[in-house]
Amino acid sequence: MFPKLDPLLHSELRLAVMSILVGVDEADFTYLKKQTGATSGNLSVQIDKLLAAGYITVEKGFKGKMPRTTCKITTAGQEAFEGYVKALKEYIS
Amino acid sequence: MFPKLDPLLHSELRLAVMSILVGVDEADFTYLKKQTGATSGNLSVQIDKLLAAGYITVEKGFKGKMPRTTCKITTAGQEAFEGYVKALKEYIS
DNA sequence: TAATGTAGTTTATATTATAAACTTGTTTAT
DNA sequence: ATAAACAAGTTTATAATATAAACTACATTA
Repeated sequence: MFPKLDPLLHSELRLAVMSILVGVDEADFTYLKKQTGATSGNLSVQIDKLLAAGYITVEKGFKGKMPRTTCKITTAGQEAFEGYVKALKEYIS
Repeated sequence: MFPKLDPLLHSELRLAVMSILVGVDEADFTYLKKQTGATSGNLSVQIDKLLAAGYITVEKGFKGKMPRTTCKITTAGQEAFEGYVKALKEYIS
């Protein structure tokens, strides 16, 4: 009756990050931090988890002299997000 | 931008329980266990948390000689559930 | 009356989320 | 030049959570 909710997405911050990433081509660490209001540490950890799951890619470069981390959702990430939304609707509707 | 998700409801099992309870007048422990597929221990703990939050009431009685625990959603619980659904939609739509 | 089943609760453990502290380097003020 | 403040993160420690395993109390069946 109630489908399992992907624990990787059933997390406030990771869900917010994915929610942002599905809507844009890419987003950097600083942008994600501002939009989510998360602390750097928390964001860093959650990005790692999404990366490890293959839901996003992470590229490290420089913007001028400053380090810059850019995140992008993968196809697997998009599918997982859609699946999560679908599952969730069984609970809330 | 992203509203806070009530941590009491942002839990797979508690959400399933609340999801059931919003749709019915009342439900007993055994029914909730069957519908959610949860273990007794987990269900017992999560019911306690919903009770402590004032989201449900719990009545203990007997059905014949067997103990019977009946759960019912409260007004506060209904409101919290609605609020949670509303907040969640900011993330998934 | 011994074994099995029902309806839970309590407690222990494993996982998670989160913040605090730290690192590395840059920019600004003195 | 160098000290102070800032930027962009990472690592580590702690607190909270979810979950299952073990247990209790009683009922039913063999």
